[in-house]
Amino acid sequence: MWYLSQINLMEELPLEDLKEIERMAPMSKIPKGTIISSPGEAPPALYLLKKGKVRLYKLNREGKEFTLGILGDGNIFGEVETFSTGTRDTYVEAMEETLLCVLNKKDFEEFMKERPQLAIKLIGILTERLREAEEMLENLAYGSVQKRLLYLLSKLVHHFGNQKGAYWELDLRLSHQDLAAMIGATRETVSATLSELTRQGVISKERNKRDLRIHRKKMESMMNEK
DNA sequence: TCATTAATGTGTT
DNA sequence: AACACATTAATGA
Repeated sequence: MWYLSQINLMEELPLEDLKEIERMAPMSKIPKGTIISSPGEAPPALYLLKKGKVRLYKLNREGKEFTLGILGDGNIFGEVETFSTGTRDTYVEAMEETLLCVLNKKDFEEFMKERPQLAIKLIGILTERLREAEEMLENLAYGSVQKRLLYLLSKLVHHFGNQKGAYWELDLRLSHQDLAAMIGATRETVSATLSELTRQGVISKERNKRDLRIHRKKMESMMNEK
């Protein structure tokens, strides 16, 4: 129940409503690597991600995965005809052990009817995502690869990073290919740009460690320049 | 641990 | 940015 109250959409609900949701959509534990949702099968549902991380991706014509984005604790996603939260034609994979609730379309819509304020809240969440998407588009259209990459890292870091002194620590397991796909660059350019940023001391990576450390001030100042 | 595959680094066009 | 190729890391039997 505590986890439910951590979900953005649900945080202001009274306890009795949380119990109601728990009854309709019991929490399930999803092992790392599980495909939660894939195109083709279309059980319209809303997912409440309580804890963990999921990766949204598509497949290109060669069958390679193309990462669209990452969602973390407290996010909602899924395909409910009433309000698309955007997973049609995309795969959703658990990047780590994840706790989530699955709410079917009927239950979700019933619940929304009872709770107009929830619908308003949902609009707010979708609006925020749209705003971020527009910001990303503008950035993709006009920025250099370095600027786009820094922008992406800043987004990831704000959602998933931990502040450690003058640095952000990011423990995402994204390949350079994934990062490249998200900013519309090639894998090689992303590798080269990351190396360059490492030389400049903006980011650093400990050997044999997946965590990426990003100097906060340097990142911000570099985003404003180039 | 070792062998195989995946990811990454870099020079050239 | 695309390509080729070298090097290094990750995986799993």
